[in-house]
Amino acid sequence: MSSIREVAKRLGISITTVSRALDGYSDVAESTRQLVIKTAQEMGYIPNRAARQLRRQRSDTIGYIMPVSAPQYADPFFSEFVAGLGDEATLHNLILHVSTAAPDSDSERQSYEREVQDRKVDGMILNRMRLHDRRVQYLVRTGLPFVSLERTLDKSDQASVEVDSQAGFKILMAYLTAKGHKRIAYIGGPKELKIQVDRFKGYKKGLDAAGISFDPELVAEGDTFRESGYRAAQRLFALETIPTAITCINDLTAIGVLHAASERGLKVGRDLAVAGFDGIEDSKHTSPPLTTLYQPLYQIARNLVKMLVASIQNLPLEERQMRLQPELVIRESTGG
Amino acid sequence: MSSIREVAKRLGISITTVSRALDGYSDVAESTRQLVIKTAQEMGYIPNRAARQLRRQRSDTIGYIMPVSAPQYADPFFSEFVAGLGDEATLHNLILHVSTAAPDSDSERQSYEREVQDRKVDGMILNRMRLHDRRVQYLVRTGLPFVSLERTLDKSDQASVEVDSQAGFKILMAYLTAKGHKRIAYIGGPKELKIQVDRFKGYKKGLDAAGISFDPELVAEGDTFRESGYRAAQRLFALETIPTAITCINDLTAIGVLHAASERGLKVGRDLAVAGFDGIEDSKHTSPPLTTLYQPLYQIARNLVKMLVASIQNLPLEERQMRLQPELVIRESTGG
DNA sequence: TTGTAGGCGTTATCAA
DNA sequence: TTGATAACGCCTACAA
Repeated sequence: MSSIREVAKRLGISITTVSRALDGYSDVAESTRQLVIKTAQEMGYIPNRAARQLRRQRSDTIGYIMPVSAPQYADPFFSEFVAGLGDEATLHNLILHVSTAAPDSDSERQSYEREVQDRKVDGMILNRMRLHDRRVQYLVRTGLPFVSLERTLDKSDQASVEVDSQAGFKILMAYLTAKGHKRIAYIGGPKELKIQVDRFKGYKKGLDAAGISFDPELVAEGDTFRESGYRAAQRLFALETIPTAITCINDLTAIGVLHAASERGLKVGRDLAVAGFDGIEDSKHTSPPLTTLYQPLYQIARNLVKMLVASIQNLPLEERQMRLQPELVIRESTGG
Repeated sequence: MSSIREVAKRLGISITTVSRALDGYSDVAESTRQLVIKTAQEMGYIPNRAARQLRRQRSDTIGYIMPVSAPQYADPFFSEFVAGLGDEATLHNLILHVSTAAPDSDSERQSYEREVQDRKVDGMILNRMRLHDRRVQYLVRTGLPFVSLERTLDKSDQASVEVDSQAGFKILMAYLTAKGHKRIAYIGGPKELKIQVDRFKGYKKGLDAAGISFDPELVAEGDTFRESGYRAAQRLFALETIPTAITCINDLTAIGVLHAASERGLKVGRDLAVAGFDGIEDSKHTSPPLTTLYQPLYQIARNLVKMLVASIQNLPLEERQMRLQPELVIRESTGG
């Protein structure tokens, strides 16, 4: 409520001094600074955001556009991610601006343009990267700072976090083949999705490592949502010899598979093994609970914000490309 | 990028005229207005948010604090709700500021104070109301506009949307009793939660209507999350005579129940009926799919924002207390 | 119907 | 070490 002017008046000093004392400039007497800080606190002074933004030509806002084709599809993956972004942003006194747009659509392009226009945001956070990603190309052109979960093939040098999907999937495959599975299916996502490429590669390498030959019949393409997992599983169940295990690009897809399996009277964990990727909360309480590759999404999101803040302030980062290993969580859906 | 000044200069007229032409004032010549609008568009002029906020003393921001005890618990309910808030906010050129805080905690109180301080937001959206709600009391005191999903017992007159939980539950109970169920359990949430009170009332009235006497043994208190549904179901299964049907305060709780049932070897839909409330996406793909009372959360959220906008601008609302009926969606978890 | 000018609360430049 | 002052971009009395 109270402005810097009132704080200055109360102390009988100039607003300049108050401003500089509060911002930690070195050219203000320590005694003055202490007094200013104390008084400002007492008076409940909080700098006016708009005034500061106007003067500094910064928005103190970061943007995240959820890549979902319909808002109803805002799934648990995104809520955990957004929660992490929001909490870390608050810590840095930044506003998080969230909106949604369908992946790789014109409206997505427009959404990004709108954020960049007039510097509505100081930086952006991306995830669900595509191999060749128009968002990256656009942001690189505009010069707006951004960070991403997963990297793309585009020429860019943003800070990023990458979960080693490929290695994760290989571990999962090793686990399944060790249990004697030979007919292992894979339900993926859109081909251009970075995680699809990596996880599929991990799947194939896992087959190789176990000396199992690749069978295209056992691969299905979904869209990372429950419904597509359900449909893909139905197709797999229509094969002459159905697979003994189904691995999925993510947990939501796996949830759809569980549904299809139960409908068909297959007891998952005994007749069929099912595994996902992400380790969202849901995976703990499916019937049966889901084996999955866990990635600490909330923490990842917080890290991305930290990286973005450094990037905006042009500070060096000790780790510009952060790499994490997902953790195999074994539950009953693969026989425990 | 370009400011109002440049637009004015280009046209050789004053800033004032440009400003007023763009804001739709009546005292500007129609020909001038057209010219201004066209030029502004050509030049890609977008009013500077910070400057406008500073001048108008508004933040053009609305706030929503998710009432979750840990960010990981940000569940599908909230993501659909937030998606609706975000999309409608964008339509009104408002920023949606999202954060999280544990229900009824000191940190929640502080979060609200922080939003209100210095008018960081022009209004707030609340949901998951408690019967006596400190958030409501606080906001009423400060005079900040707000709207809520569900009303409380506090003296307040905010615009609100209310889904008739009680009527919904009665319909569900009528459906279950008609199917011959007599031992029907109820797993609720914290006692002070408005939806708990309403849904529990609906449960009891439903028993009454069917001439079934209330049995406290069949009632359990959870916390609206999967885990608590799982635990409560385990307790119910330990009874001498287990219930033939379990109704739940929400879908997440019901998902926990499904998990417990499958663990115990109960075939839901045949040995046991289970029903939830909300109709989140998940409910379509549980095993088996869940009977639930559907409420159009995305639309509700959009309506709340519309109401808040009207409230902020002091415009009258044709319907200040909007009432909706949830829709019974019958799926296999109650035998189809 | 249009223009002049003051000020919203900060920060930054420059002088003292 | 401190202070006066000029912006930042917009809106709005008030004057013309």
